[in-house]
Amino acid sequence: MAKAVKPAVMSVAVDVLIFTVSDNHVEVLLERRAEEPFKNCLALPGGLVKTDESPDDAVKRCLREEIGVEDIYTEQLYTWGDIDRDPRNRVISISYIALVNKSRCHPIAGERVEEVCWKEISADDINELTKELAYDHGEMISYALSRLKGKLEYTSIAFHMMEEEFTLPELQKVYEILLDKPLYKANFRKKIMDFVEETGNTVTGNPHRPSKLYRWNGR
Amino acid sequence: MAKAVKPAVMSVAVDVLIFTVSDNHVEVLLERRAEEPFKNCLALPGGLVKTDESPDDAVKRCLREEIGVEDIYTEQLYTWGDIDRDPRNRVISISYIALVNKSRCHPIAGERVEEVCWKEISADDINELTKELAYDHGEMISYALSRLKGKLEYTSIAFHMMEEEFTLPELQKVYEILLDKPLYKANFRKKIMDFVEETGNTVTGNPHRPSKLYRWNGR
DNA sequence: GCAAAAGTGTTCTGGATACACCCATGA
DNA sequence: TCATGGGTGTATCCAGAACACTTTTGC
Repeated sequence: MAKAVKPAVMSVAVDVLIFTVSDNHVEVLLERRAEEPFKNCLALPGGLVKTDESPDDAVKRCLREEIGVEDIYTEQLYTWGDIDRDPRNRVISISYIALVNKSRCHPIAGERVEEVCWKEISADDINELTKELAYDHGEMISYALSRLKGKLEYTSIAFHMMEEEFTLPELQKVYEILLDKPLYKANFRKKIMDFVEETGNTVTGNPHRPSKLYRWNGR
Repeated sequence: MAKAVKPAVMSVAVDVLIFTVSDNHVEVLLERRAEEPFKNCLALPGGLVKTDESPDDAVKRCLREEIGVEDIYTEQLYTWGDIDRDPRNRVISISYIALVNKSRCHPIAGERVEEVCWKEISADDINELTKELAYDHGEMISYALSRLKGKLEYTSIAFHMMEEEFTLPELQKVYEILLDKPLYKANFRKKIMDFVEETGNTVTGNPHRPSKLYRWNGR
C-alpha cells in the first residue's frame, strides 16, 4: 500500500538577528539585498546552507562574506518552514540570534549586499518596519526580541552587548532599554554583582563621582 | 568576483521526542525501524518533510502514519544539522518535544515501523540507551530532557502529561519524577492552585481520605 | 558650595522553604 | 481504633521592591 516516499528536497537557509543597544533604543542589523529575490529590499544577514557545512558554520560564513563580521556570540533560535515563506523556492530557515556591542562590531557591505544599516526597533514602529522587510523577517524580529527579553532575566547574555570594560550604570541602561522599563539602582547592583568583577579602572572627567569599571566574570 | 552561488539542496526531517511519566520513571517513545538506513535500530518517530507541507504538518503526518497518534501537544525544540549526522545523505533535522499521558496515547506500529515501545530513561542508563539509537537521537533525548526540566518550572507543560482529571498527589508525583527530587506537599499545592480547578469529583476506595479531582484551568 | 550622578544601607513584603498538624477513609 | 495518605496552617528565611542616604567629582 504505502508507496515509496520520494525524498523531500529543499533548500535550508540561516538568518541572523544581530541585536545591539545604542543610546536609547534597540537596533537590529539589516542589509539591503543586491540580488533577487527581494532585490533592494531590507533583509536579515544570512543565506543558504551549503551541503558541506553545518548551519552554525553557515552562519559564520554568511556574516563574514556579507557584512565582514567575525567572532560574535550567536545562538540558535527557531526554525521557520511555512511552505510559502519564500516566493520562489521551498526554503526552510534556521534563525539565529546574535548580540554585539556596537562599537566593537563594524559591519561593511560585502558579497550580495548593497549596504548594511542598523535599524532602530521600538514597540511602536516594529509593525512599520515589518512591511519593508523581505520574507518573514519582520516576524522573526518580533519573536527574537521577545525571547531576548525573557533570556535577559535568567542568563548572562546581556554581557555580549557590552564593551570589554563597562560601568554598572552603563550595564543597567542596557537592561532598561531591552526590558523597556526602569530598574532600581541598588537592587540591580546587588543582583548583578555575582556576575562581574572590578577591573580596577574608573571613568573620570564627569561632574560627579567616578564610576568603577567592571568586566564580566564569565558566569 | 563572487561566482554564482549554487543552491544547497538537502533533505529536511523532523524527529519527535514523545515523553511520558509512568510509575516511577520518565519514558520516551521509540520505534524500531523497518527500513534502511538503521533498519531494525531504535529511533525516534519522524521523517522527511515533504515539499508541500510545513515542518509542523510533517510532525502531525509522521505521528499519524508511523505510530497512529494524533492530537498531542508538540513544540519545536532545536534543529540539528551536523554534516555527518546521517550516514548516507545530508539531512537536517528539526526536533520536536511532545508530552502525553500514557493512558491516553496508544501508539501502534504503522508505516515504515517494525514495532513501537516506551523506553525508560533514567540518569544512569541514558548513556547505554544512546548507543542503541540511530543517528544522533541519543543526544536529542538528553537535550530535550534538560529543556523539559527547565520549562517545568515556569510553564504549564506538565498538564499535557496528565489525564483529563487528576489528583494533586498524582500531579506532584509527575513533577517529582521529572525533576528527580522530592517536593514539599503543602508548598507544591499552594503554587499549583493557580493553574487548576476542582472538578467536584473525588477518588475513593483507598484506606485514607478521598482525594479531590482537578483539571487544568488552561493558564 | 552646589549640582549631578555614583554608590551603599535599611526597611518592607511576597514567595519559597520547612515543619507540624488535622482529616477522612478502609479494614 | 489504627494505619495511611490526603489536605491545611504557620513560622522562618530570603530575594526582590522600594526608599533614603552618603560619596565624589567638575565647575
